[in-house]
Amino acid sequence: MIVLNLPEIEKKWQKKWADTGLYKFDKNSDKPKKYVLEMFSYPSGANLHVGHWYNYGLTDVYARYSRMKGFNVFHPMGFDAFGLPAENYAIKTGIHPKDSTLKNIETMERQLKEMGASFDWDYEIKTCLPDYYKWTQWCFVQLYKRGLAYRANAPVNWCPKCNTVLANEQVVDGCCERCGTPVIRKHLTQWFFKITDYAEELLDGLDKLDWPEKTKLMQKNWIGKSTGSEIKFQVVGGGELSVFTTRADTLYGCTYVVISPEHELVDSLTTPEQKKAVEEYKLYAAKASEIDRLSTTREKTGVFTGSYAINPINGRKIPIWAADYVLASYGTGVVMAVPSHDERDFEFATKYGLPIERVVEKLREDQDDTLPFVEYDGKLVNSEGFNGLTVTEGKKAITEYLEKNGKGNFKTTYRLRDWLISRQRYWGAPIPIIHCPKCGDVVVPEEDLPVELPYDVDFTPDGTSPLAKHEGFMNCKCPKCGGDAKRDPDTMDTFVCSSWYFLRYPDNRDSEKAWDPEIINRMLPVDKYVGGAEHACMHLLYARFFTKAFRDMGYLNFDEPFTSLVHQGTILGPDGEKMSKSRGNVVSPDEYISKYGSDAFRMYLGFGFAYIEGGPWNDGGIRSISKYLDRVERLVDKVYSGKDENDPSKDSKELLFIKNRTIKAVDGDLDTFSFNTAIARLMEFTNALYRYTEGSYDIEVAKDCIRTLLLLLAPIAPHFSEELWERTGGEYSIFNQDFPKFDEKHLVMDEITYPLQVNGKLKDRFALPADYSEEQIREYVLDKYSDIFEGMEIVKLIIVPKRIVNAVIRPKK
RNA sequence: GCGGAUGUGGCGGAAUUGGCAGACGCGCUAGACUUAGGAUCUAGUGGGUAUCCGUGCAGGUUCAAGUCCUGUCAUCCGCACCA
Repeated sequence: MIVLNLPEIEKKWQKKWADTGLYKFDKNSDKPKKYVLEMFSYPSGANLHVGHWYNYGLTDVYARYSRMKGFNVFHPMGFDAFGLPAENYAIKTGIHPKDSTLKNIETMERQLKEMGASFDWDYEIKTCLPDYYKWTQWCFVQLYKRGLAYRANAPVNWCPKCNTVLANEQVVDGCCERCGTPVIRKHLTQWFFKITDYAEELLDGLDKLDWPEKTKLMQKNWIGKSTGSEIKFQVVGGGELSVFTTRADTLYGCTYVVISPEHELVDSLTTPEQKKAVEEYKLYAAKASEIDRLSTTREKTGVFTGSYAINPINGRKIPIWAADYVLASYGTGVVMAVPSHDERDFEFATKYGLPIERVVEKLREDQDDTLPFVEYDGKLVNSEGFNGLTVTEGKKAITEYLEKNGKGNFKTTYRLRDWLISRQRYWGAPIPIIHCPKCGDVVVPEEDLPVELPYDVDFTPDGTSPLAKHEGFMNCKCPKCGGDAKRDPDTMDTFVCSSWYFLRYPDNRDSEKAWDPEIINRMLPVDKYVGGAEHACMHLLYARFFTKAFRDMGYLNFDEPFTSLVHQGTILGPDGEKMSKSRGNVVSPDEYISKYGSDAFRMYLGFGFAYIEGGPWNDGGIRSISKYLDRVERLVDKVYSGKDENDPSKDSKELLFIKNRTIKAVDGDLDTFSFNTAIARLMEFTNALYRYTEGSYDIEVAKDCIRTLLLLLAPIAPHFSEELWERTGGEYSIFNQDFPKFDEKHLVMDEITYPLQVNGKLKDRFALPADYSEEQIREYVLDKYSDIFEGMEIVKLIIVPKRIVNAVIRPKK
């Protein structure tokens, strides 16, 4: 017997699949479409790692399964090719990001093909090429025209020694990862996308999505809707401060106001006497790293600005402090401090000797209302006409009172912030904006796109955006007035590239427009999106925002980009830690693939882990998969050898039951990415076939079961199944066959084995015809187990037909 | 600190959603075949000096709990004083 050599036959079938165009997407098919998409990958230098295989190999199982289930599957692949790593690599080695990236892409394309994944490469995209980023820039232009892109001051991480902007990832313990200098925050004028305009819809839309609940919860918390009140405080000596609060009921207890030290009004509020102290404090706050500043254990700090505000409810004069426990980016950047009913305010007031005055009392005796009393179960006191109201009533009444007097209103705020997209980097899509001394910010006309990224750029970090040093790039004419102007030297966040790539795939060669609405309205939304959970709040939210914004501009007609979402787990190193070069625990698939074949490798990934959990790598099981495939091959050859004795009278009932049960289970499991149980069921089916084919048996039945087994196995081990399918005389290709259907009539059991529990403990088992009624079961049990019930009182006899029998008994008195 | 998730044999993991815990596989033990075995096949395999105990731990609900509730511990992930 010749045992097939998987690595060899894999090459053969890959070639045949390519030659026959098996995975070419048929635009004109009348089957229902299914858009199956993995989050595209970043072309890093190394070979495909185990994580890629886990993501792409197993989603390919789903794509092939869907195809056999009768869908017209669209399964494209591309590369998220801009980004920091290529630029850092270039700084270190001098190899240009474009060269290294394109080379990496080539390697990955080859490896993905060797994986045997059913991508249609005709639809490939690479975000770093002008024919793609032209349209990324076009997206920017549309958002700009729609009023969804704006420029504002925003802080960046700045290393004073390297003179460069750092990504969060480059800040380690508050210091620059390269030189160890403490990082400070520096303000730059940067571009934002107004995602907050869509906060409400982004929140509402979650309900309709077939996404993991935890992901939806994370997005919900990230958007962070909060309903409360906006209250205006007059500043003594002129001006006004607006605060947001969820506790308007405590307004009488507000004894001071706190403003974020970065707030634009801080300077004007600071009196000459306090100027030095406030300036020092601002510096202190700017130096403190995010982590330090936001740590709970860190002592609250602040400084008096010298100014006072008027509490609008009682006309009281209260001091205005600046403190970094208030964030400029949330609410209005100003807080009304009620130390008696807020933990942070209490701590701060205690430290600085500010007044603490109770305005809420407990409602019930069992409550502990020591200050700070933050419970909502309370009633108002020391609040003049509002005394006696509950917290909820008080919020409403006080805000209504303020509203009547023009001093406040109800307000909803979101934790979600606008999306800062400017990056002071080279390797990204240039922002298509021209700064004209006369006309201001001018958007590049669409016919002038793309704004090409120049190749000959000095990207050593020296305090200036790399593009800013490139005269040829920077100098241009203003599209409005024709005068000398400068380009925006920044590039876009790579999340911009990945916020619309799924729209580009179906129409990736279009040179006239970003996408053809007619095509994408037909092809989108993505029916199954697969990728890591780490993108729950950023990428997945940005992509939803883009979809909604372009829908409102009339470029597409659906509300959500990804109908159904699956997160694959993470494969960790054998040590249980995240795989990383620095830890030295990276597992390369290459060796396993050349030894066992890509089918065995992907099948092991499916079998050895719960897909959405992932877990530490362990190669103990890969051999067993290889052995399993050998076992299937031996079975096929045995049944098709013509040497076994045919016995058409053999009882096939059990085998047919298992066959149909297996079809049903595998179908359901593949649909829900439960690859491990699907494979377990296939093994059981195989074991049953081995039992059946001992001695003589009905060869036709066995052959039929084997064809079913191969069809079920095909999505999981495509090359192997195609090879054996051919060996059984099956028509090319196995992937053009229908996924097997089960027949309910073989799943009907004549007999059920019941467990008998006595007082909840298993005592025995008995078999009864499946159609026995509860009453018949009762009679049978009382009769059969009369010895157990002898001298006992049967308190209850619980009978769940087709499930279980439980007798609750106790000794007779 | 807050939030989320997870916790089941020596190991990876199942468990029809409240109904026989440990499917399937690895590993291990014994045996068969064999010149040989990292091949193949067969049997066994949660623990326990066996009417018992077992899903991190302690309670609770229920005829019945891995599953629901309360508390608690551990690990991982996310977020960062959210007013």
